[in-house]
Amino acid sequence: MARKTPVTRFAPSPTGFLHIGGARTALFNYLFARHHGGKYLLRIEDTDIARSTPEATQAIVDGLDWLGLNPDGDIVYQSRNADRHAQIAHKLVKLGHAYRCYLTSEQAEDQRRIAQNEGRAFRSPYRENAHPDGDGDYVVRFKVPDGQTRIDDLVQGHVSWENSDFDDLVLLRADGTPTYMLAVIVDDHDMGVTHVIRGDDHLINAARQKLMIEAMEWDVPDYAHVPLIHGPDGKKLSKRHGALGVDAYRDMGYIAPGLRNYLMKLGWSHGDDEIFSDENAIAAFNLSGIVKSPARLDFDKMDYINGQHILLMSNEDLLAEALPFLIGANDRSLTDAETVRVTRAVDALKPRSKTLKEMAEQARYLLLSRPLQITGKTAKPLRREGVLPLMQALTLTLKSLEDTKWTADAVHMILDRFVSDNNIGFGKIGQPVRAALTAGHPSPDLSQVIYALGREETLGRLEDALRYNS
RNA sequence: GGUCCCUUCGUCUAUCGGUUAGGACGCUAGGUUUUCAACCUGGAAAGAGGGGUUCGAUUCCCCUAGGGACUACCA
Repeated sequence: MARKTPVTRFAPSPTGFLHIGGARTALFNYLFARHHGGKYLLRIEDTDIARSTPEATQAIVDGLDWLGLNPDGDIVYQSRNADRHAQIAHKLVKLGHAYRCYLTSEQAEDQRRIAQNEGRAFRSPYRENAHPDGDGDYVVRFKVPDGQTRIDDLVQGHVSWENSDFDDLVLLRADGTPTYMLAVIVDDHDMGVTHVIRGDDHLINAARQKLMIEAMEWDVPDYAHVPLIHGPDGKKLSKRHGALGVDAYRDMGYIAPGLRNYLMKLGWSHGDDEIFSDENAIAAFNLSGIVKSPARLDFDKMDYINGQHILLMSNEDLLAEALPFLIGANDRSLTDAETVRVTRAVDALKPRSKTLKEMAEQARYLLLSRPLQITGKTAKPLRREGVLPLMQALTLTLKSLEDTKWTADAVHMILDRFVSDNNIGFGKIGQPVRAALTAGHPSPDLSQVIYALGREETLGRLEDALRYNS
């Protein structure tokens, strides 16, 4: 069969947020489509009206948007195709591949239990009863044919089943609405989906669906069933450890490129490559790199990869994304002066921030209000013998540096000269000055600190320290 | 219970019958050093168990064990 341009789809059910596993499935669909210059579509599987909510749909769309996985074309809402689904169900009946079953759900339940006890699949007594135009409610059931079904899965390999193990599943409910199993094959067909990339939990469904697709004499798509993601403890993902919405990861300070990279690497590999830009990801991605076994979430590695992407980000973009975190840590918006400080500090902030949250912590020293509260161990260097006069002298020296010449390099030279002129080790002056300027909060190289703080704030903090410690 | 899937360092993984079983995170020793990071160098760390097939198995097959999915008029 000639293969057209690939069309993939991500098909979540809107019963909750976009969780991490769904995000990865979406990512794989996106990457595969982009790699082959195909299309990546989004379909909301809301055939179960009772459990579907518009809020959940919105959360999914927002999550994808944040992750940079916006679908091509319009979103397909499965519920809107109900008539079409029903039409196909009735056609299947007409073709003899499905039948009306007048069993009540209780009766069906009993039959199923009996079948299960006998170790066989459920079969309705109405299965061979052509078209009993009886009164009362009926469901439309698929008539599973004899034989075997084999799926040549692009990830899981060849898998086959005895058809006799499959129940005659419901296509149309008693109220005439379609079930998932029917809706999927109809919509995939109508949307022109060529590659179904989804969670491993659907592997058996692929076989069932293939039977239905063949009954309709439609093209069977290629399948790629991706193993599920487990929690750090190897157990099924639960809310306690990672089964959160992608918005939760955003709030933890992960950036979209970082999370995308981590998710892509979870269960997929490309030699020894670890860090991928979006372009590289698209160029490198292939289904054959997907691993067959489930993977555990590892927050240490997620942090590391996220940190690598923070390093790669432009200062402007980084600052824009970090701003909410800076404000959050500060509990108020930044003044213009503080914004300048943070802007000057980004380069130094980058290597010590694995997440934006961490970045806000690392930027803390820039946003302290004068006079700084310097206490305990931190204050110790300020009380050392002969420190104050030295600091006084350094303050004077710094004062002579004009605001326009206030750069990290200039400051660095001043510090160097100061140390050699006074014939002291750097620690002697560095420690107390750092204490005076940062109150013990994490901070980079001192000349960076002094540069970022700016002339006015630096001198102010130094003078505060001189005043309060003399 | 039934059907199906999975199993290499703690974690993510490479290997597509012959390797000192490689890389990454984490851990650890050291270097750098001005706090915190970053960075550089080194180290410890793995083929679930048992049978086969083969000159040779991590790799192929079977069994066992462990994990997981499905088993709805949910998706």
